[in-house]
Amino acid sequence: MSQIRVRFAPSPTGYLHVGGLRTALFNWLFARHEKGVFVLRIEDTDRERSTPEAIQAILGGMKWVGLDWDEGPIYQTDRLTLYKEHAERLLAAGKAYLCYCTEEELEVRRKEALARKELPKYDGRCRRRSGPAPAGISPVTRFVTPQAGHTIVHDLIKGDVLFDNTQLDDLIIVRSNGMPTYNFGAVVDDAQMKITHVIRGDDHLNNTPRQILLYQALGYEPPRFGHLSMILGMDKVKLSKRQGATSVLEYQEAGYLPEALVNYLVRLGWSHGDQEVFSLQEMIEKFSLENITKSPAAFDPDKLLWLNGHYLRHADVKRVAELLIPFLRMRGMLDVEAQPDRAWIERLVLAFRERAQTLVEMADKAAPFFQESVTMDQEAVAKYLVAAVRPALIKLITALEGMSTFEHDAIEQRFKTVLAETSLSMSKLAQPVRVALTGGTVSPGIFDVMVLLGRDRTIARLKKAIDLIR
RNA sequence: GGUCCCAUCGUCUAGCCUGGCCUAGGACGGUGCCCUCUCAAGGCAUAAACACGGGUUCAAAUCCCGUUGGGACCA
Repeated sequence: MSQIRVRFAPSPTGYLHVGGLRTALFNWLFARHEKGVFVLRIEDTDRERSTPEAIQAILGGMKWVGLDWDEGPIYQTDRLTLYKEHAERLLAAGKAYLCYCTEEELEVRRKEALARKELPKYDGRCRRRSGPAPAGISPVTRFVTPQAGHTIVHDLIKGDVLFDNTQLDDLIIVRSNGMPTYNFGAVVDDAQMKITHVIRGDDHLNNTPRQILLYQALGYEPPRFGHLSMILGMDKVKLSKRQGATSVLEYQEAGYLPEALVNYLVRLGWSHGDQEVFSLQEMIEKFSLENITKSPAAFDPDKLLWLNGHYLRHADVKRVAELLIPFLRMRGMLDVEAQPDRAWIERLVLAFRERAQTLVEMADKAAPFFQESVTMDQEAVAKYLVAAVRPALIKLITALEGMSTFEHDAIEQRFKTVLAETSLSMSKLAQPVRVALTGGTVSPGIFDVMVLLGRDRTIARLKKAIDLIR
């Protein structure tokens, strides 16, 4: 077989959502696996609802996760003459006709048909029309759909699906404003672009017999089709805004790593045995259409979170530090102007990456390390900053004051000496110190906390804590 | 309403095509234990599913039919 060509063809009428991204991902993986070509086409013929912002969101979202395209973006609005030529070809061949029926007329007839318990499809009136065209009406163009036989879709995922042609009516291919309809534009473009495999959401499965008929009328060989089941929300209905972010770039803002989102999405409807974690390379190697599931999948934010935590822990520390910086700046924790101390931020990442599932969570948890003085959790103060630990805290301060370098192991040594001298257990002293240094009872290892804070801030906070002991 | 798609733990899924290896496997989440300076991370263990009803067969999660439920498209 000749080279595989696939495309992702979103309408820029809203942000790129996770369902769309998964479709793009599967197309991309298939293309890369087969050493084929991945085309990006923007279906922007709905001029009222298409926006430049949405186009940017689509391109930005795909770039963020690393789905690069080989051709495009190709905009349908740049190709209007192409659709016009094809429509005229069908018109000239008697395979399409102009229809002057108005919306109102169609609505009336639809209701009548329903009342007679018939299919409310277009009755084909203008197909038989003769005589001069009615004045003052800009017509739509309709495709002459066969009214007998059936059309079979050999779907790569769903298997053979049979449609009765009598169910189909003469669909509109060009609107009265001259714009091609979805079905027509997609067919003309896929044929022109020599797309070999159309992999898309199964919301288009019902459109497919019409499209096949159009390919045939136009004299083109139809591509192979594969229809992906939808992604649902946890409540099993269509994924919506209520169930958390649905826009791809919102995940970036929420502190997710692109590889986590992609890894999560690839497992929604596809599997490779028991494997859960895949690098992009592994996905490309192992991807195949046969392993795509037919049933719809619910989007589980918890599993995504777990994967994100996994990638946060395993990603290169330098990279995570770079990614974290904007989040720190956004919170005013880092001066926007100043050059951050990267070595220090990397230490911070090392201390927190096992304790955070997103960059946002990491930034929030790191807050005590950016403040001059911490806000104390009063309950923790009452419980841990008690008279009994006062002598130990004083000893600790003295011990730390004598240090010229301030590193983990050396601090630990001095800390243990204090424990020995005061016969306190590790936890008896560590918790009060933790409260003194961070304001709360939860933090990274206590010596890491001290290193991050530095000697002076550590001592200052310990002194302040002693003043709080009553 | 019509057409089409789908149906394994709460969720993602393996197994289904090519029946027996399935007392149904893995992962997220849950629970318990271990580790431990707190919290995590990590390790170990555990509860949890073949929608239902008929067939076919020596044998069905796996094949066939129906029912029910969910979804999509069209209106």
